Amino acid sequence: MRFSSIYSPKNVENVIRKFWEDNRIYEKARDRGEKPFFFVDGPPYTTGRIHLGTAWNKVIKDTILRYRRLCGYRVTDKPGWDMHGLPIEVKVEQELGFKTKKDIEEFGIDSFIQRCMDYALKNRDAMTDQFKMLGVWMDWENPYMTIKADYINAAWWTIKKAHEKGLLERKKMVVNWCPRCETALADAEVEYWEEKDPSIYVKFPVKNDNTYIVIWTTTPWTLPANMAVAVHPALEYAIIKAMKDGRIEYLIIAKELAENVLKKGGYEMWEIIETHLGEDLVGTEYIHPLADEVPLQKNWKHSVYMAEFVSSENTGCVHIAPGHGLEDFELSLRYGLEVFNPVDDRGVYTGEAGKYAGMHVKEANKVIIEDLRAKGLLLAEETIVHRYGHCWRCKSPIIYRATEQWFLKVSQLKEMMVKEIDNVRWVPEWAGSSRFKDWVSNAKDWCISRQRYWGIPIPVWICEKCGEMKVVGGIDEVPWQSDMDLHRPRIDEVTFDCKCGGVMKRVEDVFDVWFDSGVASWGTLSYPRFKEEFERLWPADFITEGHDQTRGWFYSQLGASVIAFEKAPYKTVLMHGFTLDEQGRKMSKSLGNVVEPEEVIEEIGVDAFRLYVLSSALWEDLRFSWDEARNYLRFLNIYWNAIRFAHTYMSLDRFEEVDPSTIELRVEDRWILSKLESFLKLANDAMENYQLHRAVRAFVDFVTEDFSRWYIQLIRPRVWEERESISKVAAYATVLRVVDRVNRAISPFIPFISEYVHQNFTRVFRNAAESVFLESMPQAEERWIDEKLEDYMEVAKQIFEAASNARQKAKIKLRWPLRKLVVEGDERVLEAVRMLEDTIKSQCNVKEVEVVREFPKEAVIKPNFREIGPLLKEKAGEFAKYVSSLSKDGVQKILEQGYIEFEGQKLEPDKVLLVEYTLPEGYTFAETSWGGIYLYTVVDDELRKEAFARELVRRIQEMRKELDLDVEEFITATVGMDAKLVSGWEDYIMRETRAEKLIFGEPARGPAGGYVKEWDIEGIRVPIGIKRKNEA
RNA sequence: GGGCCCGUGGCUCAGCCUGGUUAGAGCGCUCGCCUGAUAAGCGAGAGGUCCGGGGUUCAAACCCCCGCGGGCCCA
Repeated sequence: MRFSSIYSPKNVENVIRKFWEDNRIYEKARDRGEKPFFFVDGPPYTTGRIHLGTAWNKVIKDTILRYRRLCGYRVTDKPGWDMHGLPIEVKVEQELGFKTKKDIEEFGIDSFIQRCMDYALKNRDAMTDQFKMLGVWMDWENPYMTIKADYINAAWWTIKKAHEKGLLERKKMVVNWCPRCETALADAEVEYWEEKDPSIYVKFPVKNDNTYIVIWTTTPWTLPANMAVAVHPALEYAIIKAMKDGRIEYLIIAKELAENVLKKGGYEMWEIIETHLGEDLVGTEYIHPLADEVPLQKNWKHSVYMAEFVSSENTGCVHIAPGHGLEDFELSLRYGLEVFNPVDDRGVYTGEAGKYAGMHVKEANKVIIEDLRAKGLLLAEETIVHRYGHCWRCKSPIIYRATEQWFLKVSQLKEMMVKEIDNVRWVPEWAGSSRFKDWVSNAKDWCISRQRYWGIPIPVWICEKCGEMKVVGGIDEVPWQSDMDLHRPRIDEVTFDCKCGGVMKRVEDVFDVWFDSGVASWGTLSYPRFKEEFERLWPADFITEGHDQTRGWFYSQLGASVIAFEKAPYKTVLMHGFTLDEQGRKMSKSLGNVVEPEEVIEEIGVDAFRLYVLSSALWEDLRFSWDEARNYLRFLNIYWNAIRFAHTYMSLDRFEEVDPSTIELRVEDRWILSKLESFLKLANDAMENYQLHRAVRAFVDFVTEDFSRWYIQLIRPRVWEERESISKVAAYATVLRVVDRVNRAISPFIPFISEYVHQNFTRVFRNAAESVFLESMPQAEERWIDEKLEDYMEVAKQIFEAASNARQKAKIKLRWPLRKLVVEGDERVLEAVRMLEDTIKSQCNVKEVEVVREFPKEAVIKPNFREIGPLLKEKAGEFAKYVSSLSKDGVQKILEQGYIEFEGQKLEPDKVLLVEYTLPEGYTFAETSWGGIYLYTVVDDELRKEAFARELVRRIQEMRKELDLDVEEFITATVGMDAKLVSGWEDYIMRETRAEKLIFGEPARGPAGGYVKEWDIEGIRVPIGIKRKNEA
């Protein structure tokens, strides 16, 4: 197909895909560089489908990697897959119709794991195909996978490091807990959204008194585990005498909040008896409100403690359940409170919860509220809509539970982590210095244990007898043959003998998947099983992910790496945005606004898609717009057509490469070659700074503004010249250099069409590399850059635009030649016109161009009645008369001196006069940024003949096209028009239309007459007939 | 409540770091033009409180401060 009249992305993609495969181009490009560039792929989770954001992510990566390769780097391009964890477990559970962990155990962990594995691998394959479709060149045959033995080895080695450094700890802690998945969740695995919950005010009876402490909670189910009440030491609390339904009660509430609470409680009247600071309330004992329902509560003493975290909200008295809240838990450590947690893994009360045993906590809310009401302890009940956490996978509301978990003591590493952030180059800069630093500074210890199945087993064995702990730091310390041997339940069977004679068994937990990907920068190199690559490459030169990874992969990697190596695992991080819909909303199934990558590619092709997603600042969210995306297809069509134009003539003339620096170039050639190098300079600079959108925009501007709209228009007449004209060869040599270099520079962005151009254009005319990706990135050659010329051409373009404007006003087509164009401007404009006179004349279609400092215009002034009326009152009429009596010289003088004298007063011309300029007869004016142009628009007889000749040529050309004649084919033309209208232009017409004969007279109709068509030229009926030469 | 980002014609976005002609582009609209790149292409016109207010400066879309609105994250 070479360069078909319409650019078809699909055809191009198919041809090029096949070319790459047949010739193993990827492998050749991969294996050729010298300088190492260590890129680490943020492993996508194997969900089975990529979405727009994943596509964007990989396109960014691919573009950067292709660029680096063209710059001579040897790129590490192993893609990664994140394959463990809850998301897959949940999917498999759904497929099998499982509800709880018990179902899994009954089904058999072994079979369950096998299913997860199959599922992950199947998804990986599907996603690989999708990435390949996007033209992403990575080593798809050899990805790193978190399920492989070498990778698991890296994780185990890392945890051993943590253990050796005293950073691994097992402790009881309140964690996010998913009652459906029956496991702990990391903070990063919790999703928040608005939820409706009860909001209740509860009275806790003070011991031996008729006073109550009023607390507030949105989780009534945590009340059975209440152990204390916290108050702020410096907050003022009131003891209030309040009456309701004729009964008197005494209530303790923060003073400034009391009124609001009492109103909610429906109290009729109240008064403050006394006030105390919070610290004075410490030690006040109270009776647990559900002591009857939860008998165990009778064993403990409940009282008031102080805590800084208490704020002046709700009642100012905070219900403390150390088993169900983090701050509560920390308070319990400080004061030695019992950590009571009567809720099991499924979120169901245990026997310790007395009356509530066997009830799910969420259901228990209602029961507990009723019990409190019955006991007269419910002061008020409302509902509240607030943000509540949910399991990232199964979407169940999470609960907080105190459980035994494994932690990495990130809190001890924070300082080093924050310091390391400064050693990394962040794009944009604030991604690191602000956003990430903020997150890391607030980091808590990292809970890395999960009570699940499909994950890297935590390599800790504990002696059942003496409690001795062994952390295994390498997979060779356990028996294994296949990757699967290292998963549960196989690994659970491995035991060690303890010094004490007991048996050491593995703790049953698996790792948080975020820990899996945290070790990616060495896991991908199979370190420490294999050391050479790691020692040569680590840390990563470059990674890029979306801004959600601030708390995800950027963090998990930094944490793991600081543990293992006390150093950041990456040198440069590019943070990109999210894909949103056109209104800036998240894409989601429920909103029905999801755009699939496939449908985009189906409509506009891979290259246009890539160019689009790389066209705006990467770190900002991308509002996907179909119109915008389609624009890039239109743009590529221009690129295609520009090259197609050049290709047509260059191949007709069998052009072969000539070095433009060795031949005589025209001024426009030197100009476009200068613009070319300026573009390369900008593009390379943008790429080095990861400002991909700047490169895209510069490319689009260069191709449309400079190359297609201007340069190609300028050289058209040159390529139509016959035979080996010097100027034609110069144009070809220039075009080849431009296309070759610009195409190589942009190839990382639009690999398919670039390769196509390379194969079907560049390689046709010069001895180029087998693939554009086996070429090198063109570096700007400054010697070609001529800033003055670029500036002058800008002036010429502006003159052309202004002339077009003037023609439009005068209603004269560009095809009609005009006598004269006068340009009004300064030295710069004069220089520009001097240098580019021929260009301006031909483009503006004028016979002569002249530059003047000031074009002679005549000023005509009229009195401004609106102003002079109020100013001069009854003299206004006289003034008007005076104004109209002024001579031309008089007017000129007034404007030059800047005032007009009337009856002894000096008046401002700007104010009292309306000034208009009249142009000499026949001129039309158009403005420019630096002045303007004056176009002489009178068409004389000579011009008219030329114009008619051109009108004729254009119509005959169109007829040739309609007949689909070969460009070089000769014809006979018969024109039914008075020959005098074009006398003197016959040769021109014949040459331009390749007519061997030009006959004036009515063309014969019927088969013998050839193709006949009737035209209207300026109101004159003109029938034209053309015949092929060999038909004549 | 805190952190970060964003706010520029009807729409999608450049420009802001590094202040300096009349704030640009594409889409859409209106009117034209050109044409052997032609199922494309080009020009002109209409359309802007550059979120608001204050400050710095000879000069602010751009730098600083305070608000408002939106998003993300945290509490």
